[in-house]
Amino acid sequence: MKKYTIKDIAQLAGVSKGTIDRVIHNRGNVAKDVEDKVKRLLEDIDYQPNLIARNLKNNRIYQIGALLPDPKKDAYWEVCSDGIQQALSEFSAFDIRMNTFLFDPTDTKSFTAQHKQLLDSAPDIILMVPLFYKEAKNVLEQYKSLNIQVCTFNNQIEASTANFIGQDLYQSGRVAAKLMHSIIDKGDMAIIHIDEKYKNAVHMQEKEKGFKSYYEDLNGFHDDILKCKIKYTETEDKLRDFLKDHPNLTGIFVTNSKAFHVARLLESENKNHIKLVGYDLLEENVNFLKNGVIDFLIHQNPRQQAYLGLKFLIEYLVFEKEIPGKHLLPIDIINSENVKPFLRP
Amino acid sequence: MKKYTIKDIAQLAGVSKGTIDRVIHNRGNVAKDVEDKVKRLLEDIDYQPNLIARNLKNNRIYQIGALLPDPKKDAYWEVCSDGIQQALSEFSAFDIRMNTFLFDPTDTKSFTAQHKQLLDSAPDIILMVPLFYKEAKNVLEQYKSLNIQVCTFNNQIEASTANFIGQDLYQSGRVAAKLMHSIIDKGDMAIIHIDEKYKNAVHMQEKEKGFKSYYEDLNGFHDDILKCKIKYTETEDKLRDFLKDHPNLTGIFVTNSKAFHVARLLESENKNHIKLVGYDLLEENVNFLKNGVIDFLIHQNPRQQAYLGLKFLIEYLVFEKEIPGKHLLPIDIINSENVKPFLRP
DNA sequence: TCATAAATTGTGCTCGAACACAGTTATGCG
DNA sequence: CGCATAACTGTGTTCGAGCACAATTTATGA
Repeated sequence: MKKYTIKDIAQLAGVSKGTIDRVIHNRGNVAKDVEDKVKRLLEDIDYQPNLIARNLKNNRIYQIGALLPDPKKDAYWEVCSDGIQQALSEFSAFDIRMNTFLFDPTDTKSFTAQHKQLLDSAPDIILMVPLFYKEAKNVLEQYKSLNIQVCTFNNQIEASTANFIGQDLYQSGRVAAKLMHSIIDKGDMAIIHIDEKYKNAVHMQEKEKGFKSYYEDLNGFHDDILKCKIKYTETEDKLRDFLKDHPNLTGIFVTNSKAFHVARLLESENKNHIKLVGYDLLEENVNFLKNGVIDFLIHQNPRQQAYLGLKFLIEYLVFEKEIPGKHLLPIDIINSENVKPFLRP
Repeated sequence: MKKYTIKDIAQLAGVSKGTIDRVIHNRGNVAKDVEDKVKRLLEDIDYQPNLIARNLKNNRIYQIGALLPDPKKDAYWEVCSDGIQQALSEFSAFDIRMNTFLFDPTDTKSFTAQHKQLLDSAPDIILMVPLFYKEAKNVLEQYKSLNIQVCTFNNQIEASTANFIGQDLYQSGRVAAKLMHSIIDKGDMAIIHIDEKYKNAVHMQEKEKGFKSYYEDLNGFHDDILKCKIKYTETEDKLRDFLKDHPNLTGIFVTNSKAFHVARLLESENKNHIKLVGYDLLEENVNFLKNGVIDFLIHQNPRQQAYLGLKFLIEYLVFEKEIPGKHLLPIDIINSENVKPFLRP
């Protein structure tokens, strides 16, 4: 109940607070028997240091570096800054300085260049989106050897990579399939990968696997699950051809945020019977969601991802809390009626 | 950039820190011209007090009172304590003591009795679920006259009631309708109110209105939207009769957490063609969601409601942040594939 | 044995805000 | 003018942890 201070403990142990301090921080210069006694005492009363006092004394300026995709190049990343702002405002009692470095999500060179800039800013800790597998792996190793803690989000480089915030992509593929199946239960299904300028191959494959696994687990589905890979530059023509080739198509699952491309075509060709499920609340997607061309969107919540990542980092710096190795966000299902509160405030 | 301290300001103004302090806290005993000068200075440099130092000095024990429904009487409330624990752990640096008083959600007398106990515990601030309209209104007024800040969640007493966290119930009715409409587009719909032992009439009516409004906005829906009120004690018989009377029924919307009652009947009577949408992730509901009898559940997220309410209160106490007058949570759509991360950890 | 080094322990100041109290200047009034 | 009182201003301590340095005790060696 009562909160013990170092002074209390000093009195209980019959030594001075300096000695208690030395024991707590293992700074040596303490007689063996005294050290043991104090350590036992600390255990017994479950001593918790007053973090308020500690922070006042330390009175540090925490430098946080961020390596994020430029939202000007891909609107998906726009909301990240909201999440970052929220985390900063929650911890405004502490002196936390952010240095944000934006890289071009279509350009690995920009990534490494910005990374170098980030390193020069001497951050205590780093928040980043490891968009490019090879480059990010390098960068992460570099941080590790420099003993700088990193928190990543959105893209998981490897299953083992620590401190990751994101979604279970396989499961989100299953969610998409379940949604699709609940709104249409016959006809062929198509999984469409619209290539982004940057490779998100792992992302899309996981979603595809999840989607397929749902239908495989099902009994009594005997139509086809088709697959279609389209280059970003030739989207419209290829799509049109694909639709022509598969007249029995009733559902399309787009594995990234580009569902609006498909929606545009479905609308112009009046193929209202084809159901469409995609990802992410980009303005264009939301418009097609509202007018009914897109049926469901899965929300990956980059805002919350950035918010949580930064929050974990700050709590690590300020309160020495552990950063959870892997934090999976729930998979939000969005339709035209519940979309509003998920959009930017 | 630089953070100014009271000492800095004292130096800048050519007075002592005592005077700065008096100006900041309007404690008087300051010459008019000096006061003006210091106030202008504070404005100019946008002085923000160091909240860490303030809290260390004040060194207060904050007493928070909670007036919540007993989860033993209704499992819906079980997850609230998780949310409360999370908020407490986030603010473990401060000395925050919770006194929780549980009332029987079927008994208004228990509510007022626990409220009296709560008052005796001399709380600085209060978190509560104002389950009963009349009684809660009284209680809220009492707190107001005692100048104790309150944060309510789950039930909004009146549109004007300040400091409320919950969902837009009308909109959640619309979400249910949209879901229903996307999985079945012909046949009659039924809105079923299963009376709880405590009256949640306003809740259920709002959801009903929202549900209906969706179908009214629709063109080309010409089947019926039926309505059925059932007393908790006679659920099964009444339901069976209702189903017999309406053979054209294809969708049922249950306006509270009791969808499992309907699911049980649908399963035993093998009426798999009737779609079912309900509320809340009770274990029984989730089981029916997983085996496909319930198609969608809407998650009201009591855990997050309690978490946010407590967080707002603590930030008010500790950092003097304003409590947002009304905070609406997003309406989560749950199916069998995305349910897992929403359940208790 | 005693000077000196080494090991151990204690003291006191700091961080920034809050507040009590001491100290200083101004004002009023006989 | 003098003195009391009011009006105002400055100083010093506190909160708890952290750390530098002073003080003390113990060990070592000639």
